[in-house]
Amino acid sequence: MLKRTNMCGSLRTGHVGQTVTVCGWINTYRDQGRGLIFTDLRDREGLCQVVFDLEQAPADLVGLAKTLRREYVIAVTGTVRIRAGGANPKLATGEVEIVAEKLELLNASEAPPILPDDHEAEKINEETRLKYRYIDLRRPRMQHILHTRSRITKFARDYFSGNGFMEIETPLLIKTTPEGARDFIVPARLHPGKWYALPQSPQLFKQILMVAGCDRYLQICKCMRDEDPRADRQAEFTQIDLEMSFVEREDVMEMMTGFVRGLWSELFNYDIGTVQRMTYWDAMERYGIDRPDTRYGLEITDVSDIAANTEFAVFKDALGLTKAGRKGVVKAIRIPTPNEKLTRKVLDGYSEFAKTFKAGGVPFTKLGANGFETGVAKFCEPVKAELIAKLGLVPGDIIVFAADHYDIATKTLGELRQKIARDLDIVPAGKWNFLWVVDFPMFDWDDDNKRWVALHHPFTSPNPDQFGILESDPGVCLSAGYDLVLNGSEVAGGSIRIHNMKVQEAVFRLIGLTDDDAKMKFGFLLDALRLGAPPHGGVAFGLDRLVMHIVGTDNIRDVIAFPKTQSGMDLMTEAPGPVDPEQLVETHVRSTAVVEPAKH
RNA sequence: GGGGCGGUAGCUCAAUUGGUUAGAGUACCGGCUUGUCACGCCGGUGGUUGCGGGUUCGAUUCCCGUCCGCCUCGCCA
Repeated sequence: MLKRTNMCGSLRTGHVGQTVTVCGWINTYRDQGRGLIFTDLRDREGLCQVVFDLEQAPADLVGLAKTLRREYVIAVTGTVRIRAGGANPKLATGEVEIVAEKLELLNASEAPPILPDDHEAEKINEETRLKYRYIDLRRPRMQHILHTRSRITKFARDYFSGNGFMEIETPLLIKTTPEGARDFIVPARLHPGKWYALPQSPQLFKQILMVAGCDRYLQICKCMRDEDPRADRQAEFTQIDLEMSFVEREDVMEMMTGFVRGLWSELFNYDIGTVQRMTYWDAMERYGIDRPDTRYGLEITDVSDIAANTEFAVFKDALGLTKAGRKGVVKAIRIPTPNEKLTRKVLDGYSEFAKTFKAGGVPFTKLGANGFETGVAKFCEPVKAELIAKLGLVPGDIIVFAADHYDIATKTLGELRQKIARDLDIVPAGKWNFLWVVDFPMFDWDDDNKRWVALHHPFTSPNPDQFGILESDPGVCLSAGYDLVLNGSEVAGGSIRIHNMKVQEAVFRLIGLTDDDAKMKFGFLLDALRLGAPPHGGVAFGLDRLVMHIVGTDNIRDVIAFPKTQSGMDLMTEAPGPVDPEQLVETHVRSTAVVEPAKH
């Protein structure tokens, strides 16, 4: 086999005159007849034109070249020269070409069902691309994403290793844990009727590693949660998982800020500046979401007090609501000019959008030169002065309201705010707004089951100044959790953990785990906390989402080499599939699924 | 589990009110072509209209069911 000396995509004018051997796939094939053939050869670094010229090469070489087709795998030895026919500015290697002297066909290819072409790929069904993933991954764009992902994990290892973090693997076959997402489960052959679970995260193991004196831990690990996927969510995903001993909240945030600062510097030569802080409640009030996108305004204002003085039944009814101890609210977004894109039809459509979040609709109006003009103008007119003062309105502004239970009104405007920004096209490109969200509540009230649930996870510590109210006022108690938000997306989340058994037991009690339950399910953790657990805390970065931001895609499948579809299938391998009945017997499993008999 | 959109040639799409032999581009195959680079020119092959059922003289088209893909609500400590 001809031995490669250079990568196709790396050749430049500096290589002119050199004899090189390149290997790769035939990207395109242009036969000019009578012994002049051009091919663009592709490897992971790019394309380079190879020319087979009768005047320069023996006839048998040209003869073999005649048989080449798309996606054939070849090795070529030849001399690099300035292109005789003029440069192609579309290629990085466009100034040069290789004049082939030796050609080795390494492998032919059947006619490929799809071609690895970035322009084509945007038009081809994702379903087809996923089935032939190995062809799709040959595309320059996909190679760029895989390479970028690799650079990110390498940077993470370098940065954290340089800061004293040790890479430690934790088990994949673990015990099922209550709370949280649905577990994937694995039958235990050696223990009939018992099951392992796949980890939703290495959370407990990394805490125990701190108890074990490892001080600083890093792992780039797969996590599995058996829940329905979304555009930015897969059942199987990757975390950059971290934990540190003898630290407080500030120490962890500083370390993690340093990581993203270094990463953005490395990848983009971009200074992320000072990362702002915002409390959870501030985020909810002003942005209606715990991961605000601060790249644009359109902040939310509570106008309940003003709405109470209107005669609008929708407002009045909402203000009379109560749920989980919270009164209903009326909130508003002021949309300044230019807002002409928000036509009557678009604004009416927002009510349909709002209904997906269980809101009745989103009333709106517009301030003209002489008062409110459309929509719910007549109800707003009597409180015009107050609205103008509170929202800072000027003529031309559109105001959109949500009136409902606190959580519904908040979420509706939080989501609508992002939609409006997209509709107005005011989301700035090329801007990286990092934000730490802190002071989360410890618990959320589950009205259906009448109990507290941990907002983050039940190992999150209250903030040091909050221990006093943990049990007396759990709904108010704030945690030592923190989320790193980038452009409205949570890229990392973590907390200082509970390292005191008594506190941990109190939290378990509050979320309705009896002492016996806690012992059975988390006994090993409680034991560990009793046996010399240092103060510790950590973070997990969502690697997939981080890569999505960095390469600029809104599809998580783009950043995973072998992703699954929305129904959890791998279209290439056709997993999941049936197993041999013998495997079921061995693992003591009997399926209750009704399987269609095979057709014949 | 709910809502929305989609599935026709290898790929991307078209097909009038339900009506003749389901078309086009591209890919592929054959021929021609010496500076192309989305090469060009000529010719050709290629169809379980996702699958199953129903209505009808006749279904890509209408109805029912089902499978698959995408977006989304719920869910995702």
